[in-house]
Amino acid sequence: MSLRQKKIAKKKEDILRTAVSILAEKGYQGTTMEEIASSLLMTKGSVYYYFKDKQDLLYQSQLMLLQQSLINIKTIQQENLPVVDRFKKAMVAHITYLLDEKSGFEMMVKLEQIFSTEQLEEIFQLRNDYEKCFDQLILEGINEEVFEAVEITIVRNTILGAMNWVTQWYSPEGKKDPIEIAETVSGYLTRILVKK
Amino acid sequence: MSLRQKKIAKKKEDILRTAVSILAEKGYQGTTMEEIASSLLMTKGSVYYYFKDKQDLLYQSQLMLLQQSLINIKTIQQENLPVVDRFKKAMVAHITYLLDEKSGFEMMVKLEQIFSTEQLEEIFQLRNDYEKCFDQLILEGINEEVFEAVEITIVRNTILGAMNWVTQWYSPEGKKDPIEIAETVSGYLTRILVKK
DNA sequence: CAGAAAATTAACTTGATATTTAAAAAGTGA
DNA sequence: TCACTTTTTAAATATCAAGTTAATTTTCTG
Repeated sequence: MSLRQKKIAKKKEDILRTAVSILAEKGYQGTTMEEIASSLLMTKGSVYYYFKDKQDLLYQSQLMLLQQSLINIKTIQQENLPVVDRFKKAMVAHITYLLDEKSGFEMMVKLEQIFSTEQLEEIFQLRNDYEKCFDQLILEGINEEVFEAVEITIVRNTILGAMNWVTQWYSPEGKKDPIEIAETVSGYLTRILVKK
Repeated sequence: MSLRQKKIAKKKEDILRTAVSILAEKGYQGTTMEEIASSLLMTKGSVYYYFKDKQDLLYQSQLMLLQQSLINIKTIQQENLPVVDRFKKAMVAHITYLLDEKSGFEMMVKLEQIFSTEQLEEIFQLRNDYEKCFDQLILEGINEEVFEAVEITIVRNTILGAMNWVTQWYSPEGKKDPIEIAETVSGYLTRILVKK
């Protein structure tokens, strides 16, 4: 990859990062291209030079987030650790990633209203892969009889929900930093699963 | 209250109910006054006859939701039941209310961007009261030594998050109806608290 | 350095939607 | 029925933001 291509890639990623955090904060409709551009000290036109339109920007930022978190969890899953530890690690990674990226994975607008069918498929596929990783960990735990025999889908959704909601209440002014929050919350959530 | 006033109140409530469900689905910016009006078989102008502007509509619908759920939880809190049961009941009420009203309490736009300082105060006050009810139940449980001695605020936020997120994954086509979902989820969440 | 390619910009177009308004319709009490 | 009030409506206005464009500036390359 040439220097120029690297530069373009970097710029695109810069834009995506900023877009992610503004979109997560204000939602799709609430975010203006102007806003994204100006917080990068660019003009709107420049952003359009790199991305086809606003929808494209959102789509690509979703992909970026999902792909990275999928990598995160897959890496953890392969580590040689007891299942409880891997599960906890996955939760901590999830929460810290959310807080770092200031991202709502779902930005609380039904994605169905924004994306095309093909785009939705791609996103749901990734999301599904991600959820499957959690399910896999839970299943392992149940098989090893360290976890209670729960309804996997519901427990997974419950746990993901609790984690995703952290962005709503976490405050940088609070006592705990993101990692401490992540560890505390994961600790409590583990209690849903481990045998008494 | 005269008949006329009752009629007005009823109409306002109709509008609020519809607004709540559309706003919850599409978010503040994604919802048009046209849309709200036409799903009530009214014209936009009529809605403006009852509400000052869109922001006012959102504000009042938030108040309505919060006030009702505050009533719900306070009623439960006063029942003569063991604390675990009251806690579970409060969770079931929370989830079923969310699913019934199809409402995101937070519609994932920072309310700070929409409301005036005074309005925010009112809303945060109500939200705070609501959270305090949960905290109270948790505290009771800890004092009675049926609950583990947890960090109340974090556990409460975690549990509220898990519950609020249900609107993201609940599907009417799924196996369970709202009440079953609410009971199952509450059951799992209780495990965070009860002593092993 | 000169010219080409890439990147940026400001100014515009366009469409959508919140809000206003003035007139029509419906309702009400004498 | 008639005068009056309340409610509804359709049309007008105003604003704001997405997306476009053509011109300009910057960067690259030989």
